[in-house]
Amino acid sequence: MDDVKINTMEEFASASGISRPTVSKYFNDPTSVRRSTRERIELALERYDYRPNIFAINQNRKLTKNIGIIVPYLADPFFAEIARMIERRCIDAGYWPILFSSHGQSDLELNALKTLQSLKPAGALIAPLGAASDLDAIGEFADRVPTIIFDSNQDVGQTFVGSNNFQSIGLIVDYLCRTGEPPCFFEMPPVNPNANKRRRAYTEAMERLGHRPEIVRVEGQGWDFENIGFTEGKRLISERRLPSDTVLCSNDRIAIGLLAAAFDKGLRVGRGPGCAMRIAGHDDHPWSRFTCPPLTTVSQDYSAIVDCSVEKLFELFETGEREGPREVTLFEGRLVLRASA
Amino acid sequence: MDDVKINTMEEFASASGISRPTVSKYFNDPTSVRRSTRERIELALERYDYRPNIFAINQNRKLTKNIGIIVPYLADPFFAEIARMIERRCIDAGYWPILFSSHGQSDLELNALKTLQSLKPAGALIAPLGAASDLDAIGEFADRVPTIIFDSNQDVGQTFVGSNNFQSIGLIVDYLCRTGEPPCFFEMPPVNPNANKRRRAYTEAMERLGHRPEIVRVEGQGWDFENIGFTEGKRLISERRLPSDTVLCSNDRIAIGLLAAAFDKGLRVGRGPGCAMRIAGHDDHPWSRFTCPPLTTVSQDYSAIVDCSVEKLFELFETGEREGPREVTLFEGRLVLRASA
DNA sequence: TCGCGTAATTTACGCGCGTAAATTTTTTTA
DNA sequence: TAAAAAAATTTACGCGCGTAAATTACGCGA
Repeated sequence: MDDVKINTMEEFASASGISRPTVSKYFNDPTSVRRSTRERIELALERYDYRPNIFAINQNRKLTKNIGIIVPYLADPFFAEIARMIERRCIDAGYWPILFSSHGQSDLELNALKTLQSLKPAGALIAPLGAASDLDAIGEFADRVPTIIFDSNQDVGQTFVGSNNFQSIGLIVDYLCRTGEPPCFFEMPPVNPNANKRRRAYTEAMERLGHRPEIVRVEGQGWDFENIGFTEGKRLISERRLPSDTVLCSNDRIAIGLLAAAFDKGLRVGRGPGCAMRIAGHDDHPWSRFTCPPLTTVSQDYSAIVDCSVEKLFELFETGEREGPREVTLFEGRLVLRASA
Repeated sequence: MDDVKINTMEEFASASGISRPTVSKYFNDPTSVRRSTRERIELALERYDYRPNIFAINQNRKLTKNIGIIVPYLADPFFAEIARMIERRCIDAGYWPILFSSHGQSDLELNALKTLQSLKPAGALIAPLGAASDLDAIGEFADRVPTIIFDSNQDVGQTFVGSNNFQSIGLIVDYLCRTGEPPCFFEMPPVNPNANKRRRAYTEAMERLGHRPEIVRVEGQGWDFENIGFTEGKRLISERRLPSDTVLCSNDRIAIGLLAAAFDKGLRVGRGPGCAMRIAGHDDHPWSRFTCPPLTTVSQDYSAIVDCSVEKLFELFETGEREGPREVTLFEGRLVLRASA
């Protein structure tokens, strides 16, 4: 690699013996120039390690290669994992992912939205906070920028990709009823539509099977789920207010807190003899394999959700379609049997 | 808010009755204009919701307000939490944090470095991958951009902020020896200097106390620590190859895997009677409170590390100093006693 | 060899803003 | 109230690249 510092495309063009507009074409799409030209440019690229100035590029393009990703809570491994997979897909497709986390706060979500907008993104993938979201703001954003909403099905945007809570909750309620005492339902704070959907799915499934639904409402709010499962769980166990010894938690993080609470209270969890209660979750979080006992749960199909979201976004780019009814794609959960229930 | 769409600073300036250069000054530093002027601008800002074009701004500034943050593995709650705190600090100080995760892969780290460089950042906070890092690349980067290295003390950059592994490991080795059988040491894969430092710190502490150090080496590599702790743990327990019933793990994520392995093998973990083994970790990960039993560990001082890193970076901005010896700041750990050991 | 279509070049303009210099206006100080 | 200082304005240029239009060079088949 030469020591000569190449700073502008002008310099790089003359160093490689190609005109600047052609070099510019190359960077926009390497296949758009003749093969011999491409090779000459790539040869020069190895020698000089030049990179076009991102700001100058994006200033002049009406549309950038930026793709915004907004997740509600990055400290949640579920979203960390999803974000990681989406980033990979975008990079591989030649786009530039930019990750924002709302950290559970609506002002940060709004801020991410505005910042993103000024980045003139080609598209965005947004998992809304949910109840705390400014839906109008997200809606306006989605009107201007091709946007896929995922995970939390707020009624905004033209495309949603997520899980079929009714199917997945039905699956695990069936299983729990079939193998022991019908479960009660340990709610998560109503931060998003998934919370409500799962509760209703539970109720329907129980009634379908001829059991009385029992819902345990919860005091805490926010995204600190393990802590809510833990503190509320301890209280409920102490006061013997759990309506059933089988508890289906609205998500795995609640379940992890509840497992800790049961341990704290000396209750053995599992489905064998000598176990005082069964605990099940929902999501198949990355940690669920490593709880004690390992958590029985329903998996969300991470890669299907990611693949589909990204593909739908790319479709939006090509068709440019913004009309028609709202499109909703739901993936089914899969029962993950482990030792906790 | 008016419906008139303001797209350029020129338009905004004439709409607010101020000249464009003055408006530009305002956006660079609101306190640099007369108060009455500031108020007029802010009034107009409310009416028109104008935001300067980021790309145009950054193209012309020799230095931007961007601050790059590179962490090795965002799915690790430790780094997710650190990143969250750093982002907050930067935003509050009027900077624009941009988060990259290397996802455990050196090519991604290199890519983040290059991308970041083309963003002309004012500074960067980097937690290197460690052994897999391209140290020359990080070094060259740090020569050009004010850079703080944190968490993983590679010998690059002029400033490092992290934990004092010798103090913290010493602390917990002391405790474990004082209260029961001296611990063996369950290594993490040698992904970074912390791995080696902690091993050596363990050896020193044991020898100081007159015990024979016993190190359990591990097959796995990469950042999938829970899984390594789990699979290796199961194997070691089955083959009765653990040199001691007290195990100090190189970090909490390993310990979480080992806890699961012990559970799987029917061993009760804790310090009470009837317990077959004690397990301790290091870091006080966000989940460690919720394991069964809750994990005894040494905390890293998250907020001290974050505060110090960000402050040192801002100092670098002001002094512009790049000379002198490498500066290393280490924070001490604190013993966190829970039930597992 | 000619003629054609494709690819590359030349030329030129504009994006939205930072910023410098010179000038004018406003505020502060004496 | 005048002079000095501070702030705002006017004017003008440049950042590095996208991109359009017109022109020229190239590759290929018959």
